[in-house]
Amino acid sequence: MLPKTLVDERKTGDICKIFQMLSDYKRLRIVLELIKGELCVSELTGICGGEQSTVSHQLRVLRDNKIVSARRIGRTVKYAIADEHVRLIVETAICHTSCKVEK
Amino acid sequence: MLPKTLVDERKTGDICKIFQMLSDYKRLRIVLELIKGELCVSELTGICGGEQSTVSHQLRVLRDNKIVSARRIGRTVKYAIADEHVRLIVETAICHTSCKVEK
DNA sequence: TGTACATATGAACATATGAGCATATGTTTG
DNA sequence: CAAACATATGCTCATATGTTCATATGTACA
Repeated sequence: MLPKTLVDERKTGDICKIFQMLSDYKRLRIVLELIKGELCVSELTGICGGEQSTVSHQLRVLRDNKIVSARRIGRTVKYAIADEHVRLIVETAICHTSCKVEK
Repeated sequence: MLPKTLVDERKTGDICKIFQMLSDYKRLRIVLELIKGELCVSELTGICGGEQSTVSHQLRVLRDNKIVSARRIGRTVKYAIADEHVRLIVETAICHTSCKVEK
């Protein structure tokens, strides 16, 4: 349960930033795929669709915000989830919306 | 743990929408306050700052997306969290970012 | 070293988003 | 019913965001 005290401003900002990272559909798709396992740019592009540059741009945003990490292997770059909080938040979101009933 | 199967498109969209709702700082502040308990517009304005109309606009967005519910009591309108998934997601986010160490 | 492949980046553009002002609507009370 | 109060809404503006195209960078290998 949440404490009655105010969540401090800095922390609210941090959390907000995480939500912001997950608030774009394509970016969320990328994160969802990476939660399943490490993938390179071309694989992600194949799965998520769109231009390679678009995926790359999104990955940059995710990297800048420490959501994912990148490691080069030869000419490919493997991306992976870097922030375990994010993983947990996304998993929580997924596991707790499945019970929504279709009308 | 997340299943290896793809999360379906509709669900991804739903989750994305929730993250989108939480991705704005002021809106997140409002949600955080409402998680603590029901509040009316003027109370929220007092706590979160900014114009009354701005808060009202954000509440409208949250209402439209079923994140919060509103009930009129006389001339005031009390807002409350309507989506328990959202409550859980936010609480998860808060509880799991507290351990971040300051540099 | 030159060519092909994988990824990243810069720039331009279109669109989405949030803020605030002015004002409308709804509600109570004298 | 008029005035005061609480909230909602329409509109406009400034800014943020995401996409694409063109191209640069980095890497492997003949």
